[in-house]
Amino acid sequence: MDSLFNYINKYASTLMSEEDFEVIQRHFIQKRIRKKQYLLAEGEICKYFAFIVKGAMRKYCIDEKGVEHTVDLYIENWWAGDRESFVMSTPSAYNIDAWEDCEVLLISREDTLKLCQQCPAFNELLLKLDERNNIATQKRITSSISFTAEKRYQRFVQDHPYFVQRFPQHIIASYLGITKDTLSRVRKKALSK
Amino acid sequence: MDSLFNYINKYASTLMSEEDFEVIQRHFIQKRIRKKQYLLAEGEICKYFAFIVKGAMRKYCIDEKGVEHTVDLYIENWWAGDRESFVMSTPSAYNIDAWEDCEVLLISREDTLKLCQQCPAFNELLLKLDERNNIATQKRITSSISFTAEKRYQRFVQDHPYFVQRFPQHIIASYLGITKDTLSRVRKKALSK
DNA sequence: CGATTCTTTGAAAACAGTCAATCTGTGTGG
DNA sequence: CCACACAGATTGACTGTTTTCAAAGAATCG
Repeated sequence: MDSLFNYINKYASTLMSEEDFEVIQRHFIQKRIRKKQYLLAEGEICKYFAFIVKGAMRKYCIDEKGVEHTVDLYIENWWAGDRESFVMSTPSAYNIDAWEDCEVLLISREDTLKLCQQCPAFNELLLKLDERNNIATQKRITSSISFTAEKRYQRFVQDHPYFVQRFPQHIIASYLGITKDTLSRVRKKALSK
Repeated sequence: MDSLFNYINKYASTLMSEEDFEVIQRHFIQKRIRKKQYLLAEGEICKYFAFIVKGAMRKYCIDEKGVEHTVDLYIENWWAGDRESFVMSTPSAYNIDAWEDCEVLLISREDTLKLCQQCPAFNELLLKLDERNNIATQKRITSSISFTAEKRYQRFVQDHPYFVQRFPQHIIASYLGITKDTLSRVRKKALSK
């Protein structure tokens, strides 16, 4: 739980009371998810959002040809889940599985709403989180419509070195919207410069 | 102002009091922006977010070759602005200009935060807004990494027919991350089916 | 009508995807 | 310690898609 509290204190402007800590703690469920196991499978409803205490996960969808497309990557101190399914209680189009053994803290939609009411610091946290998320996805969209594969990879390495260390190239290629073969060639070209 | 209040009532779960209306109203600035004029120019800090009462705007950036990349399109009942610049007070990488004559309601960052404190309905509105935004951008990313130009355009027409009516093809092409030439050919191919 | 903006088209070039084979490193069990 | 399987990375030859550039056709507006 500690890492969640550190995280909240980092993002909220006012420090939380002991009481707040207690309330928040009660609404989260601790869980371990082993490598290759699922937090969410396509077709399921995303009942919980997961705060990642330890480990790495990825979100992906599968197209009609059976090809996986990595939509998001997550490591410690990030939130994993499908917002659409979580909020609207609709079947998810995504899979989220553990790339490394994970420790996560789960919270349900109802508890999220309750905590927002009861605890201003938590409400503030969610606002900031969405803010950050919006900023990040905006950048990713800009990158994907503006740049070639080569530049997208350059930027990715710059902006997310921690992902480069922890996920294999074919996953990163998929995240960037290119094939593993193309990424391999892009890297080779970059080396020779 | 009416359209803003309708909008808020639509998204907030609790109806607002007369008092709330007053408070909110005081924090917005009415403005007209004529076609081709800027709400935000690259390098400026985004001082205001704009709720669009009437008209259409677009957000774009310009790459080193001078090519414009349309990052977002906005029409009535949407919010236009650069979140990153707005929140962090950093120079924006984007331009936002009016594609049609616009009437907008502007609000500053400070007033946004104030209103969140003072008025729960407004706070709730922002949460839902970000939620919606996150869901929409997630879909756009999935689309851009998973689909070919042709499918992206199909989906776009399906999901955003109102944009197709109000923006020319070369803007939509840019939004989809393809050239106007390619979009023209994609459309031709689709017709012949 | 003239000016501007938008769209279409053709041909060549650049770019990215596909598929299959090979190479690399890692870890497991005999 | 070796043999093997397994997951990942690289490469070549080929195919297909998208861009580029320039030119020509609509459409719109004052």
